[in-house]
Amino acid sequence: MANLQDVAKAAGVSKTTVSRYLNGSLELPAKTAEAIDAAIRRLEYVPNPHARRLSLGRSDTIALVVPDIASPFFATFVAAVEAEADKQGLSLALHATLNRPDREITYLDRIRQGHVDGLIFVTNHAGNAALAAKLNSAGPCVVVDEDVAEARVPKLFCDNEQGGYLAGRYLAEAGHRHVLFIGGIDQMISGARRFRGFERGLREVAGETAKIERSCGTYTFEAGREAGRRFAARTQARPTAIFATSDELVIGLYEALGEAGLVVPRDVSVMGFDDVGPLHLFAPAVTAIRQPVRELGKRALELLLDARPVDPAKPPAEALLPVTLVERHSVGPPPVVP
Amino acid sequence: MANLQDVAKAAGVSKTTVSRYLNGSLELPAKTAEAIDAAIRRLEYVPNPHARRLSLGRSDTIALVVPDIASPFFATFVAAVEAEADKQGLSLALHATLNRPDREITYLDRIRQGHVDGLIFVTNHAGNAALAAKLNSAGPCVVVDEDVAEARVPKLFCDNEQGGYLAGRYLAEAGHRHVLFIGGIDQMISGARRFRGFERGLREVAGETAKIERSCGTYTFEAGREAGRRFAARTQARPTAIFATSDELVIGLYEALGEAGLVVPRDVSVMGFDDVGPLHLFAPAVTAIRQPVRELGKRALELLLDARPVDPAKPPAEALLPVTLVERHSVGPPPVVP
DNA sequence: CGCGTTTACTAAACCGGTTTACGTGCTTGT
DNA sequence: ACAAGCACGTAAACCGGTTTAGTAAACGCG
Repeated sequence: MANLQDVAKAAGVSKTTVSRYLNGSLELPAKTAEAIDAAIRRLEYVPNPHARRLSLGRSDTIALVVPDIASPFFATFVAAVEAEADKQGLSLALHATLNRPDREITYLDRIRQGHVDGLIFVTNHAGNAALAAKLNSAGPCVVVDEDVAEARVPKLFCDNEQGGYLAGRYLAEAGHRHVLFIGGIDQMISGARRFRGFERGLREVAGETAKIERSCGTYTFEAGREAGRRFAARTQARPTAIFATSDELVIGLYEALGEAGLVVPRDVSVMGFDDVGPLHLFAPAVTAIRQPVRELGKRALELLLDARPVDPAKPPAEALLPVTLVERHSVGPPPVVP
Repeated sequence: MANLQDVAKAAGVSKTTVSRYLNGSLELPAKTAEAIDAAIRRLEYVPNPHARRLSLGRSDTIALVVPDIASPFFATFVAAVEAEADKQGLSLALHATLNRPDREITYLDRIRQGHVDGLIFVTNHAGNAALAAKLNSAGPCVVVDEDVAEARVPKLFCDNEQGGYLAGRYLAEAGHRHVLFIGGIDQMISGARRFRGFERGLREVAGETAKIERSCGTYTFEAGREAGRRFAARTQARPTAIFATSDELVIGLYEALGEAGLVVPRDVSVMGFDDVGPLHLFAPAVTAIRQPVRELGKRALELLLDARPVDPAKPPAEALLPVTLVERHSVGPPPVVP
């Protein structure tokens, strides 16, 4: 394969000239320029990106670390980031952690080693100090969707509190006074915020006597199924509505409720969160809080690129994207107690 | 940041020694080895990957080109490839073409320029000669899921013909004699194979008088909605069953049928293809041909790594993965004609 | 003692770009 | 006629590894 030297020789100039001509730091008379162009075409020259990167000290690549690519939420997020990266002429190196903290650390080390120019980091479990320390020393980096408390980097979230609030009000307005919240453990800031908003919204309408139960766990199908099974097994004083705070939880929950012969919303009302999957086709279509996932991806990259010159004095930017309530058919009045 | 030279100086040896020691091409007495280890720890040395890649001429990165990452089918596929790549210590550069042929060409050019060590290429539309030519000169490369006819590279598909066959037989056995096939245009080999199998399966049970209609188009929600609306608008001699050959088509179709007030499977039976999304939660749960998508991803990478020494004499390997029929509740007997 | 072998290591070239700092040779102004 | 200035470039260092082809010193052995 032809290199810069070959082109230079073929065009009768030095490789400095070719290099500088190609990246615009040198004006050349038409004749010389054409000779170089011709040589490039004839030799089918393409610059070697590895040499380029070594020389320039950057890779025009950013890394994206997410818990799981197959999940619709993250898949959509990744798609949005990729689209934006492509627009900026950047490549995307994709890594899935599958929620294993050791993997997160490994990837962060790789980033620091200069593999990439920047990092968009998404985790799915409670952050810890070790992780935060790595993030702080990882170079240009943003944290998205789930907070890592001690990380001093730009952050981008959906307005989880507002989402919880909307759901709480909505269920209370539908008449529910005893509800079940299924969601992440309290150490997960997104989960805590959703719960806090939910409680606030519910109590604002239903008052202090309203009863909120909470089932903690991961945002997985299995956790949804579990919670659904436990719910279905109860025979008395059962909540009349469930707020399942991710698409996966809703799907698992629907499965379990269906298996147990419970009909939504006749026997129990259900609200979802995320609304990325085709929740409108479920039986019945799921009323849910929708996260603007594509926007999240787009903004994540913008934030990363903007954040390049990090000012250690002032705290990094933290952006909040609005959520919306999508009304469908999975919420009704509470069933009449027999 | 410390480099090899710094480490060498600190350990009192030459950088050759450090380099060779680190990659195992040199045995050192314990004392020297320890001096080097200590220097590395003290300076927090990590090798510069760009220099490494330039020197070695490889990047330990493979590129994955898919039409759209957000679609559950490709998302799952990407997840499977990423998992396998990680196992092999390879990075993954992800690119979405969004079905734009110019993008496909652009990415293939980048690959050829040495960006990556290998390429897994997935397209979603009929291939053409220009694309095939690029693939043939792109270096190590495999084509997955949808064929690119003239490309002489290893290929990996699901057994589309068998999938069509299973669906055809199944609908015929349920009593259907007039069916609608919604799927890719005939130039798409996957679509053509599914149709051929479908026809064969149906006729094997229902005989030559069975009537098959075909609605060609892309594998998109919109195409599914369109086909569904056209179907619903017909008042007489309407097919009694529909075979929608992708998850997206099924979803769009379900939407349109629901809007038109048609009930599945009372008014019309539906079969799907892919079965990656949560089709079991739709109303009613969709009977579908399931593609082994994760297996497809895993095998794609294996095939790529195996194929490294390409032998120009014999034709490249072509693997076919089996599909299965997942029976649910969207197929019933044909409605009685009023 | 002298010669071959092993041990322990290294100088320098190489990968293929980018960049700094410095010529040439020709025109122009005075 | 001579310096200044411009147009048109270039030599060589640099990025940070890997690798080839050695060398110097110690050691074993007849």
